[in-house]
Amino acid sequence: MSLPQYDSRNRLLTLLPEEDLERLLPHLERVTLPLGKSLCESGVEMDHVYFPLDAIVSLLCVLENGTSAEIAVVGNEGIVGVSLFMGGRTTLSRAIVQSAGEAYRLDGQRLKNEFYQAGEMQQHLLHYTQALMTQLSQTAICNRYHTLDQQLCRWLLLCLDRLPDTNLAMTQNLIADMLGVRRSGVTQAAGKLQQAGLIAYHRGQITVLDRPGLEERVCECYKVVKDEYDRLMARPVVM
Amino acid sequence: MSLPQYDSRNRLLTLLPEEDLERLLPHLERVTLPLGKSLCESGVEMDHVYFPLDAIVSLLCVLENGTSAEIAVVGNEGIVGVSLFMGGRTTLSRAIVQSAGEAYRLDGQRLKNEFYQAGEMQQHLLHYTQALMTQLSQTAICNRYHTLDQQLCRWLLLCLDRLPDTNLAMTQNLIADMLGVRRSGVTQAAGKLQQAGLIAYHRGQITVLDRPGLEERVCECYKVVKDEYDRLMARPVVM
DNA sequence: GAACCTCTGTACGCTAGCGCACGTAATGAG
DNA sequence: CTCATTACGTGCGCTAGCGTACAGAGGTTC
Repeated sequence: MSLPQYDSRNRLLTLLPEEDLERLLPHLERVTLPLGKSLCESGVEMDHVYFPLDAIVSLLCVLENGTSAEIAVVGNEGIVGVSLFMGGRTTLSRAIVQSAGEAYRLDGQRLKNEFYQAGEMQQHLLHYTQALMTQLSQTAICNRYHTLDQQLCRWLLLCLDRLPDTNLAMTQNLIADMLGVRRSGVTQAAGKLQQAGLIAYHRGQITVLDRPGLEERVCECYKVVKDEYDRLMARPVVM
Repeated sequence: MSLPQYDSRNRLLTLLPEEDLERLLPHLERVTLPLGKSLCESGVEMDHVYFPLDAIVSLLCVLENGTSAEIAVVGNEGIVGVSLFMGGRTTLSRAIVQSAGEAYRLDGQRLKNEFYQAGEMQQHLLHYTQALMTQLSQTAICNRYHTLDQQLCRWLLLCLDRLPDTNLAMTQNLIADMLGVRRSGVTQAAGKLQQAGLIAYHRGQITVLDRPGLEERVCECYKVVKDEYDRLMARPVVM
């Protein structure tokens, strides 16, 4: 596909037939998402959806006392704002930019129109949503059973899959907030990985040195979710 | 609505316009779901969906080592088998009957046809799915932050909402499996509730004596999810 | 260069829940 | 009535992670 000025890094968009994409393209607005930006707040209707290109967005569930934890990650494989076409208009989760980068922004109403034409776009969006549900489920069980060490590996790999290189710009504080644990817990877990030579940590910059090593230590949740994304987001769509 | 022989206890079905329901009704097969019956296994395509009437079905996420934990509950408010219309054909979760009872069974292909007519049925199914996603998310964060005592209260209330009376037929062993904790952990938590006079436990029979008391002890997760279900499954549908 | 802030390392007591094991009471089958 | 089974109560040592606190190291500001 060689459309003018089209950045094809978003997997969900590239699944679209060329004609659908061409129709959509003029309305895709390229935006830069800075770290920490909120794309969606609990109970507030979104007026746009986002297709990340190299940005990573965390979906967070927030408790009354203000604490929160990540329930899913969205990167260049997906879309932020499923509640729009699911019809609920709002959702209880927050969407926060966890790794700054680029994204395509699309008007919510336009997405809905596209969705309700019941074409391939609808299929892909529904498939993606099902994959997202798998991620939510696996996060739940991972929270119940797996150690912080394993979860950290999972989280690093999730990010790695959605980034162009092996450099993650995130402080331990941020990671702790995402995982819903203490910052010093992350320090300890990251310390082990660093001692094992898998990562190098330096003031908010993590460099992954040995990805296979991480994959050895991670809990099964990582691969389970990844495989399910690959299965559900493979072409072609069979009805 | 007074259709012949129609059991109107399933909220999702009752949301349908009368004409849609009449079309569906001849194909709704009433079935009895015994305790422990599996309605869906990980990775296996379902050929039917189920609309519980007074049965309760647990959606479980299963790990490689065989342990599992509940990620959501489906009762008379919903449908078992969303992966069918979401298009993924299979899902990674198991669906196990947690409380025996009745349900309507519908052929999967017929449901898909109904869904792809893009009428109210589709809207309701999507809304329900979004509510289910909220339940998944809240389960994840509840697993992370809340105590077993709170989770037990949540679980009892979830069941209570989906049952006709205040009697739950479930052993502590079963509850432990659902919550993904030790059996003796449930014994202790239930012991506290019993001492407080909120429930009476006797060999697999729980009687809830003081529902408001449970609601005082439960974590916020219960109400958050319940309210979201009510919001998303209220008539009328606004596009 | 000095003051300040941010990020990371480390330590310590504490608690919820785990794994395991054993005892006991209720129930049902023969 | 007897016996096996199921369900529940209890105890004990153990560990991961919590809450908190403090210190040092790397940047930044003026």
